[in-house]
Amino acid sequence: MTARPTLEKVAERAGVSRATVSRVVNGSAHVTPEIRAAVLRAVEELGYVPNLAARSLATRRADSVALVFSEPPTRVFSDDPMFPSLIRGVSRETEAADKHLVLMLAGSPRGQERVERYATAGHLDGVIVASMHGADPLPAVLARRGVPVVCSGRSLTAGARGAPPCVDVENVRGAERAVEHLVTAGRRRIATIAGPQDMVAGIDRLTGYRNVLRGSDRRSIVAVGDFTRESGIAAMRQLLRDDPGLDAVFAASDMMALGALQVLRQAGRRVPHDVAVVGFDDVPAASYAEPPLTTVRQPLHRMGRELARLVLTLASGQDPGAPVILPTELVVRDSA
Amino acid sequence: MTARPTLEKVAERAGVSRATVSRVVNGSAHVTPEIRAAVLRAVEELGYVPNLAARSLATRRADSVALVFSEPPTRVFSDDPMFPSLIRGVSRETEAADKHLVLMLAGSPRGQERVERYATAGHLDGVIVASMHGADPLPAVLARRGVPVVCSGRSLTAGARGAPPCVDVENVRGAERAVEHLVTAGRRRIATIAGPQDMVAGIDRLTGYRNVLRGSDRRSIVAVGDFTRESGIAAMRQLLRDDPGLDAVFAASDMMALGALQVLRQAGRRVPHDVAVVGFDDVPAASYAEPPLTTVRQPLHRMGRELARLVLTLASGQDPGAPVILPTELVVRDSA
DNA sequence: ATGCTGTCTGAGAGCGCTCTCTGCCGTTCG
DNA sequence: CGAACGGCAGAGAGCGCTCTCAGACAGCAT
Repeated sequence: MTARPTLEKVAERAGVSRATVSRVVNGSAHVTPEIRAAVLRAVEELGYVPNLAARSLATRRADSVALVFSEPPTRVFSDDPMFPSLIRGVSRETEAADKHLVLMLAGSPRGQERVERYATAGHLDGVIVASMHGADPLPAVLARRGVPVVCSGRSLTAGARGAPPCVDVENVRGAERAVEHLVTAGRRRIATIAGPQDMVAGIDRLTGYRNVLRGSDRRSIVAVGDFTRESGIAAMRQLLRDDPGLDAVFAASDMMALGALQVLRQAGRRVPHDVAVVGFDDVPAASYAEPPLTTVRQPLHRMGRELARLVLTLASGQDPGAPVILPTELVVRDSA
Repeated sequence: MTARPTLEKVAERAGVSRATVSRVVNGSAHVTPEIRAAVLRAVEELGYVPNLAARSLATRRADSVALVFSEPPTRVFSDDPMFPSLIRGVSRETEAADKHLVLMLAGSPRGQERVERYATAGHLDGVIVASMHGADPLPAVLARRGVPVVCSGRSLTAGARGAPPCVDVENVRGAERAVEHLVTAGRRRIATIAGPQDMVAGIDRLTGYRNVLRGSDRRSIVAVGDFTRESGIAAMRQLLRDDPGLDAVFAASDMMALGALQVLRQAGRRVPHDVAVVGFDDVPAASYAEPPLTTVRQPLHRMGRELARLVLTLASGQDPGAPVILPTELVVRDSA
């Protein structure tokens, strides 16, 4: 049962040498058609499947990449509805390249160390770090160890020489579009629920908001959240206290926007009549919120794909090229 | 940089043999304290990390398990908010056991084959198949190949000898609780949006509904969906047509319940005043629906953990024991 | 002293694969 | 017609680790 046939067996059966079988199996060059056919037949008959560990040992490649979530796992995997799409995108590319995808949750220091060890152990051709936190030390640590690393979201320390390549979205532009939409609709007192200011996405989206307001004659009204729904609730309450007359809110994440929606409803404000709300991310729940949420879409799936592509090129020793910046898109629904 | 130190180097440095270093590294038995210390020092100084491929080749273990989603990936990973929790649960156990988690999406035939090959290639100690579809051939195929497999959700063909062990939840009981809650509240015309009848969860939850109605003097009103929100919308419309006088709905999934909520709102029915709604799953969005959804909670995280535990015991050659059936719990919020 | 047990270490044979190197052949060129 | 060439198969040396086996040596009883 567990006695899988080896190259040796196949070679014997096909009446050739191990090396030849290896050539055929790896689809490589110059093998006479008849011999190739004989080998393939033997492979078929024996149900031969190469032992990956042995191959990996001999080639010093691993044929797999890791996707690590470098956040406290609770947060990432329950509250944040964006990761599934990202995973799917990554998975799609890795499968196309016939690589395997190892998932690692590295929220704790122990987790970090695990990732480090695993990568160092040569079981990984590359690592994708999906941590939105700019100050995360993991990418740098891995890079220093010689492991190909790419990041989702521009690192806070980007620009520094040797910073890992990354895939990011047009956060500033997206936020600008959202706020412009509000301005165009004639909203006068446009507040924002900003994201955490230690994350690039948080910073950039606030910048976008400020850019537009500066260009119009409106003043900014800011509360800061951490992208979660709970923080959105708290921030919205704060905003209502600070400026009861506000007529629009741009939330830097959909989850915060959803929280805001709830608070507004409880406060008796009609959305969008009294207060317009725009979110950011376009998570699935945005489309079936009440009212459906106008938001800025991030191409998560595509990000995942690019991330995978990037790490794969990097792993193959090629130049990853310039950072990939993906476009965002305003999706207008009913909330604004 | 890439020249990682080998056991050999460490042995040399510590002035012992390879075997001894191996013993120390693997924490195994009888090694004199001084020698152990010397080895550890050498390991430290050289920054030694064992090469997993080599170990795997020598031990014929892989130290990793796969979590495979055997559904068309689009559906699983965008619409279904339950998988993240499951993943987290699995991940937690595998990390605790110092195993690695490989994620595979096997929606397509090609994907299935990949999983099969990979498992057969000896790169996996075990496989967790998270397919809710009862008729999925993958578990059986793998089992026949001698790969330890566990399933989430009782297989439709369960009971058959040699069926892989599984982790399931009390679907029938959960559904009963939900409907009992509705009956107790004095609802007279209780409809259900059932799940797909080729999945155990779909079947069992409908059974639970029927059990309770049979016990009271109410007749059943059934529409069938496929657990998605869209299908919930369609089913709710159907139900409203079939019996405009209904005063309660039990949906076999939260996503369908969310869809139903939307339809009811559009139809001008107040929830829970005119129509009470109960869902199933307790996805994150349930708690912030409008109104917050009363639902039956599945212990997803725990399911993940149990799944991992099960596959790990199975992989270690031990008896997995009886199928694990996890309890469900009625979470009463505002919608019923 | 001798033999015995028992603990600890080293030697060495793999695990299954890849890949370089060498040798063989048939072809083409000087 | 012999030499040089080029395509193709085989031999064999690892890749880095584990693990069995046997040897060395200490401690104890005889």
